[in-house]
Amino acid sequence: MNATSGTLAIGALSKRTGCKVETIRYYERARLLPIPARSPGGYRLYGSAHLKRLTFIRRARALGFSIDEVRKLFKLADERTRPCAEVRVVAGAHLEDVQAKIADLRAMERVLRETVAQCANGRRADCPLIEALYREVPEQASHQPSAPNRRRKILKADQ
Amino acid sequence: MNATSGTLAIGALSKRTGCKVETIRYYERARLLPIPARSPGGYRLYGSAHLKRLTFIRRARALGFSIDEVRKLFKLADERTRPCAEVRVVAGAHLEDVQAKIADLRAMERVLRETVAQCANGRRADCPLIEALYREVPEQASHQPSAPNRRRKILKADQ
DNA sequence: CTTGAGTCTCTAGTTACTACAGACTTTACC
DNA sequence: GGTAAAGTCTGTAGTAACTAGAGACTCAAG
Repeated sequence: MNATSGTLAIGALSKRTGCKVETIRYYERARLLPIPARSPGGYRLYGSAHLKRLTFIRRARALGFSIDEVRKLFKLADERTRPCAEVRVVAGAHLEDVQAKIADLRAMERVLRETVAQCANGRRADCPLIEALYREVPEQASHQPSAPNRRRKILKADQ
Repeated sequence: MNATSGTLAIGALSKRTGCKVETIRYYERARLLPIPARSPGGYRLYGSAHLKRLTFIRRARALGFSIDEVRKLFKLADERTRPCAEVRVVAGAHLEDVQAKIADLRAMERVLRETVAQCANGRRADCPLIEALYREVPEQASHQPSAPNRRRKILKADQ
């Protein structure tokens, strides 16, 4: 639409960024994207600032930052005074999270692979995988979250 | 409570399995745990079958199986005819998912580590991490989900 | 018999979206 | 200019896997 000036309708912005229309509106509600101008008929009109900001969001999300972390990063990016150190803190914490998740997943992978392998050549009625699942839950508690860390909800039935 | 016979109140079952009381009730609503008997006053009373089943659930969840996959595994475990092969299919698909997640996370980790490292010794106002986030989103699309695979919601802002 | 811990149901919150329904706006074509 | 198709609007509700709270009730111990 509106080819004049740099304004984009939401669909065009969607195509440029690969971000779904509903998701863009969601980001607006979530206060990640600033409220755009509107056409006389009420359509959202985005400028290049929105494009840049949405690109940032997409990229950060692709790197696994949560919405809340993205908000933090924006704050740090917007106030242009010495962001580097503080950004490094946020990103460093996230990096540790990612590494912890990798470790967890690798442990899972190992158990799965071993059990599936035992399964593979078995032909009897008692499946080693099923048997394994019926065994006591390993405590595995001693795996201190690398920081006073609130996240990590995905992988663990922890606690 | 009720020390006679093998029955456990929900709190006792919770302690035995390390699964929160609310989660146990949630599993009942989700039809993962069979509906237990009740005391005259309406308290849930669990037997050893419930204990075993809940142990199974916890263990499978700890290995990253979804609730729905756990349901499938139960089905296969319950009908005791040649489960091994079919179980292997379910577990194998899950294993592939886990491996794909690991690959994604490792890619994230690499980018994060590199950028944070650049950050670390920087002292100027333009933070390399922030700059990196403002760059175009890499397409990275060509990463076919190893199966007609519906899951994989966590890591990607895919599509 | 009272007290306090345990349990009950029901509802709503979380995260990051996604998917409608039903109405309205814009654009494209004739 | 008129009409049809495509785009967009708001609002609500759904997803996964729990978690948290309110307010009422039960149970076991002293």
